Amino acid sequence: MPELPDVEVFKQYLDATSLHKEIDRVKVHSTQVLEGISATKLRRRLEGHTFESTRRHGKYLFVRLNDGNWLVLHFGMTGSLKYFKDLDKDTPHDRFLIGFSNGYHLAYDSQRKLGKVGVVDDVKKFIKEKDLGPDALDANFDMRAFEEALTGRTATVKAALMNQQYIAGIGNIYSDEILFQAGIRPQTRVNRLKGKNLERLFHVSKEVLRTAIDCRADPGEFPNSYLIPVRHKGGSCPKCERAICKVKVSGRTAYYCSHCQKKP
DNA sequence: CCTATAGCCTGACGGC
DNA sequence: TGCCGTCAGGCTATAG
Repeated sequence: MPELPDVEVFKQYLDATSLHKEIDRVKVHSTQVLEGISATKLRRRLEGHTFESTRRHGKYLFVRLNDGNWLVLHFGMTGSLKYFKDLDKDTPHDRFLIGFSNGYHLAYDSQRKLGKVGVVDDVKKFIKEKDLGPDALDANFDMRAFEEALTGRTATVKAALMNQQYIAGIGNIYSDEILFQAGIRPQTRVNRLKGKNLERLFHVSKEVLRTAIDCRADPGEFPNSYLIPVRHKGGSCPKCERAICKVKVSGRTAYYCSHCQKKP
């Protein structure tokens, strides 16, 4: 689930629940999710501190501590945050649990353990080391930057949109939605897209991601014209009602409408 | 330089 | 019912 819109919603959730509260207990249930830090060190970095603010870049969430360091959260393919009071609730995969002095907890859930948790002192440096491209919703990420990110690529447009080094934040699900709304098939090579199509793709990308955030990344709230709610076997196109096609594109499962999305 | 692919993990689902 | 293969919304290392 966790692509840019989902992570943005997690950010808003963390902002609304977990800022300015003293952290008095940290438990690491799975060290596999830790990156560049031991459980002991992570505990030491957090206990006695507070979260002050958050930032997001692509699919990464950064939480600033009152000592200036940042907790980094990445959610992998299955991950989420949950704030709650009573333990032994329904968070069977909480790999990492924060206890606040008010008696509440924040659980970092990562069922498949493909997420990552760490602490860094410099977000910019982290982004550079990970070689992440510009955030897809950054105001500075304009048409010019979009063209620059994709120009000369021979990859499929789906793979290019999903490549975090080119653009940060778009994953398998939202690339399908963007391409559906843009009327472009996922197999199309990026270098075949010119002028108008590229511009359309750019605007649609922004639009889809913003809309998803407005809908709290909940497919149940998405507009009727969206692919995601019917993106499964047996789904039919919200525009023409024909059956949705499922294919592998650049190693990932892609869904599209063969009638509404033009052949490359 | 580039793109494509296997593997990391766990759990849900469908077919036999 | 039970077992087994397949697949899942991410990323990385490695091969071509």
